Amino acid sequence: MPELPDVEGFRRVLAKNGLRKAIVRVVVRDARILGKLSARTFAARLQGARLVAARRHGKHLMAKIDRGGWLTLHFGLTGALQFVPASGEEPAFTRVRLDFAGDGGLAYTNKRMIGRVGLVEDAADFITAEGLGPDALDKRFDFAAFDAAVSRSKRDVKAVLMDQAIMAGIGNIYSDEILFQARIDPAERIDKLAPGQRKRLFLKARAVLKAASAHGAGSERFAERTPKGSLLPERRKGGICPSCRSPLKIFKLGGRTGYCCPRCQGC
DNA sequence: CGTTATGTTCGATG
DNA sequence: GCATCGAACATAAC
Repeated sequence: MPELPDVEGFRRVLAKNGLRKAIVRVVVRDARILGKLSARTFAARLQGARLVAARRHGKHLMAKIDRGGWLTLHFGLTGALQFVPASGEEPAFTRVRLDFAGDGGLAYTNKRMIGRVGLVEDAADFITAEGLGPDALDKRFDFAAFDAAVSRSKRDVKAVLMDQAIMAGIGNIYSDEILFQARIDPAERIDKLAPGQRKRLFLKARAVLKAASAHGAGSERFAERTPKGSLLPERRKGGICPSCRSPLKIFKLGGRTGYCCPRCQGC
């Protein structure tokens, strides 16, 4: 599920339900999600502490700990964060849970174990260490900066969009939507695009991510009530172009399966 | 049983 | 050095 709009939804969950409450219990159901970090160290750092700020960068979510440092959450392919009321049942595939004083808790779930929960001292250092470029919705990252970063690359546009070092937050699903909205062939080399096309690509990336984030839900939820003309609901076997009704083409690029409209995108 | 999956990384290869 | 490709990670769902 989790690309930028999904993680933005999780950030809201955290901001709404997880801030300024004392953490009375830290449950680690599967320590593998912590990587090398031990469950004991992790729990000790959070037990009795409070989360005081929630920040998202690309597909990463970070929560500032009042005693210092940050809790980091990465969702991989199947991760999610949800609030669990005090009386509520723990969701399936919960790997880590933080319980708050008298008021439920937050459950980090992850069906497949691809994803990470961790602790870092500094948020900016973490972003650097992860090799992340600017967040795709960061207003300071404008077209000029994007163009400078990509115009000399020879890679295909889809790979560039998904490159977290150039711009953080876009994955396989949203790259398809963005390329469809921009009417660009995913396999086209980015340096072969006319400057106007690159600009359109950048603006559509912004627009698609912004609209999806505003729905406050993940790409799955988004797919149920996407704006008219979205590729997303048709992104399946047998799907047709929402614009010209042509059967969508299914292709492979860099090991990922993508969808595009041969007629509208010339793919 | 085989196939596929929203992310990332690593090694081999061109 | 750069880019591409496949495999790996771990697991459920179709």
